[in-house]
Amino acid sequence: MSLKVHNSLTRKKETFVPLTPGYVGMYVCGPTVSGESHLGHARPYITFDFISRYLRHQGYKVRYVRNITDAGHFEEEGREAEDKITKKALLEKIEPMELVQKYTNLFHWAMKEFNNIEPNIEPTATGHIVEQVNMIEKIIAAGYAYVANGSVYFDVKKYALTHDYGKLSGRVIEDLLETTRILEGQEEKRDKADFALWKAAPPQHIMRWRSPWGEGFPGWHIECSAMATKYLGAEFDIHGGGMDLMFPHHESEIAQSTVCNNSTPAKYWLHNNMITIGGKKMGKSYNNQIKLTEMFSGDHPLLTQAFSPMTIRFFILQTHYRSTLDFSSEALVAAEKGLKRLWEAYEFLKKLDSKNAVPASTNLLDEELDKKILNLLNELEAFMNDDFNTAKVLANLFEIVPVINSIKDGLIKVDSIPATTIELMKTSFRIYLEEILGLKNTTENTETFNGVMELLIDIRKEAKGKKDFATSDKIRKQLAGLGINLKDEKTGDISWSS
RNA sequence: GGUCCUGUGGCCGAGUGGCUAGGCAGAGCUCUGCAAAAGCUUCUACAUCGGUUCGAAUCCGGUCAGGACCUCCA
Repeated sequence: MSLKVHNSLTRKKETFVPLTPGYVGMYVCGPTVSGESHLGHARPYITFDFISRYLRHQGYKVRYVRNITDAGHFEEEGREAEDKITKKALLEKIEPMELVQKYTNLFHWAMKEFNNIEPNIEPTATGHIVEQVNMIEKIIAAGYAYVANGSVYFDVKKYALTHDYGKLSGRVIEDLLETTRILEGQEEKRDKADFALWKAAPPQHIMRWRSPWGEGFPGWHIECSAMATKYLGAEFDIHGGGMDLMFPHHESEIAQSTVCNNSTPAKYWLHNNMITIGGKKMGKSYNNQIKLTEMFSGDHPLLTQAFSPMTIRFFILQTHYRSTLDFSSEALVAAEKGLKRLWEAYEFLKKLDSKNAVPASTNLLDEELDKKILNLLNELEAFMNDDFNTAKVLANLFEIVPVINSIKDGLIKVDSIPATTIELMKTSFRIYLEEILGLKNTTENTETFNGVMELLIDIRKEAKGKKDFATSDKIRKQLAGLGINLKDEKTGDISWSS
């Protein structure tokens, strides 16, 4: 069974064949660290995290490159040469690099909270000015860029004569050239469709670098092309990012790299869809973002409570990555409850001892149930191979939850399922939930704490045995006040969760 | 205006020709000192109008509604 991915370039699902057998080079557009990440930003990084996890699980050696945009591109291209980062730094009265550091740290913290594995290389735009300048020089030499007043622009019209500018985003070049939209400061450009490779910095601009064309700063698209080329080569396997980056960002990347390297940079272009809120994209345009810090703290008018990073991760995993996902506090609450149920079943499954089960007595075996479980588990890989259908993976795992809970309650005897199947359940849950989907237990308790809990549970058990319900209820009630819930299991055991 | 996408039950969402998606919420039952869980059963679907087909949520066309991109955007 082979992996199929939806390639935005062809708008089709294609069998994934890496350029070099066994190796995958993947570039994902990272954040612009001029401000705090919001919920919408969580999606691509979680998406490409489980994609990289799955590729590794399939045995590929993955080099995952994700940049940090710390050079800042134009607030609105064509107007004043205004750098997002410089502007914000002035506002916060700090050094631009201080600002960049602050938000980079915050971003890294959030990624860790989401249990995202760090990329193998996380290059910064400011650290690759030389590479960008070199690339721009190559493009000028090839005749596809021109200099105007210390800025350099890519000549889209010329490129389009011999190349398909718009092949990724489905843009029609004639429409782009004929667009009627008028922006100020466009006089330098020969055509409205042209985009900046290098922008001359006005005197007050703080972030500036020397270049053959004078002091300035790089255009937005060139950094990704330069860094992807440097670390993954002229051609690599996967380029990822949000759908909103398809045009102009990725389209322009293709043009730049094609001119420089004589090849289309990435073989497969993968794009995640947006998180919406009330049906509208969460983002700057609607000013409807909810910051990740607000999500985690619950400190936002639209939130009825705080949501843990794992709840958000699970919420995102429940939807296919190419579908929009509509946010609401209600939907998050549902995700939180679902995850809790799934995870508690998994925790019990982990502890389940199948070794003592008698495997031989076939008359005890529930063959139908066994078959059902095996079938559900076997489908998991096919789902992931079908363009990473995490929603279906979770649905199947959920179907096994009642089986696990029934074993827990003694409604299904452990030995009615072959020990091999139990073991397979254990490994499958571990591999899919933890290794591939990247979910983890949110509360890590210390041994001391667990010991204290055990003691309390013992005391409560004794009290219950003596029908001293006053004591047993007191323990349960006070723990509940601390956010710890005790549950009397059917087997007589007492379990707890926080 | 151009290009493209979507419309599934109270909510979030899988699903592209015939088979219960799943989660959350609701109802009933069981278990239970109480509680919480859990198990079992169950109610609300496929925007709309036509067409193709033995058969359509799924394919085709019209209509309506929403959205994305075209400007920074994950």
